[in-house]
Amino acid sequence: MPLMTRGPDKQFDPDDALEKAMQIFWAKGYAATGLAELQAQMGIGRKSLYDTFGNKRQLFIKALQLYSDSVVGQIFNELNKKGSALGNVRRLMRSLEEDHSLPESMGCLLGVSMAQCPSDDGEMAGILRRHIRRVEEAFYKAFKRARDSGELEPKTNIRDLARLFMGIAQGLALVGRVEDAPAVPRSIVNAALATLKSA
Amino acid sequence: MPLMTRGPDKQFDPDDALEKAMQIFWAKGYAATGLAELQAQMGIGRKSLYDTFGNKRQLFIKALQLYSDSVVGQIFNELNKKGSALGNVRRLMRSLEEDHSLPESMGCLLGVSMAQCPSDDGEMAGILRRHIRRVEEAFYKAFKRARDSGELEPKTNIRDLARLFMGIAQGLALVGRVEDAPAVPRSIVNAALATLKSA
DNA sequence: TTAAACATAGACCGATTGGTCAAAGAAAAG
DNA sequence: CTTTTCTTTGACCAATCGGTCTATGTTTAA
Repeated sequence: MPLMTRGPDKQFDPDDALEKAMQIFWAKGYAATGLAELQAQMGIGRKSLYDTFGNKRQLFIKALQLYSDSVVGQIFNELNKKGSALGNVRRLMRSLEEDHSLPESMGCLLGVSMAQCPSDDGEMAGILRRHIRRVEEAFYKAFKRARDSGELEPKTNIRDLARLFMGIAQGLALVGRVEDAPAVPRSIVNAALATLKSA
Repeated sequence: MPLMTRGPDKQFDPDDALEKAMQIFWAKGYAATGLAELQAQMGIGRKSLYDTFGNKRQLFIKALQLYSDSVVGQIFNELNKKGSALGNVRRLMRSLEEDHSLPESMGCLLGVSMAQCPSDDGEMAGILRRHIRRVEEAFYKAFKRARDSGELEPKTNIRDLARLFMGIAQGLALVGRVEDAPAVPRSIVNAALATLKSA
């Protein structure tokens, strides 16, 4: 008969460690990030890392999901506020502009991962596609509400519009990673929002 | 007195080899590409690679410049054709849509490199920024011609518009790398072009 | 106290990394 | 021919890669 005992608790918080790992992957990308740096910044030993997260790739995937959930959550919150739906979109885009205007901006982790995803990794590609769809869907609902309330013309193709804004957000994040001056992100958002005025 | 003689010519074409290297960097990214794969696909020995291109990073930078020159050249050609400037923009965007709708689309080498550029590599960041500016400038000239010829309203902020289209092109390429269905690129370009109809 | 079940630190592994070097071969000038 | 200059091949290097494993706690239930 097996004895049922419990060993000691972990000396670190797995959520904190995952958050740290996410930061490193975000800044340097998957391939350029080594396990030595990961365990240093996460502050845990290698065995703990593998026992807790599996391996490097699984750790990365968990970081992707954490980031996606967090970002999509923020976008949904912003776009579901009461009042003008277009106002929410405008506020969200200005907020993205601000984020990606900072000199230390690293773009979007999901976006930079799209650029690095191996073509043969279906699971990873699936996570990236799911993120794209979730962002698109958040914009879609906002634009639908805007159209229903008369803020957009009835004939507006809001599916196309939602995908455009998702694409703009990704382009904005990508460009902001390399462009330190705030003028370019500012222009992009200016022109994107000008699109909505015509309705 | 030194004898002036010449040794044998190279047995490979440096331009062809650079083209091959560009393809690999494009598909896999800088960090994930190894020298073994590079010399295999380029079909040259390691010493030849280093004598001709310096090292991995310099080879990558030369690939970036080759790609940027090629892409910017194509964009300029398309946008400088006679006739309607907006028509040229429309044709270019549809062409980009088509490229990035292919399942095997790898996006834009400069775009994926923006996602991978180390934050401390100023030279590389400079090349990426220069590419951004060149694409922006191509759109700017096209939109300026459109505004001058009455295709766009006189009050249109064509600097903002040019930057938006540059950003959309980058977002489109990024999304197309991961999204295999043509619906999303199609929507993005549809909505982007719908922007121009209102003028 | 003892034993089972856990976590920790860090040595260790083969494989691969980017990069170098020496030896051999080929072309052209004398 | 020889000699000089260039190229090519492939062995070789230290360092690092991702990943495993052993040894040493440490905690808790019996």
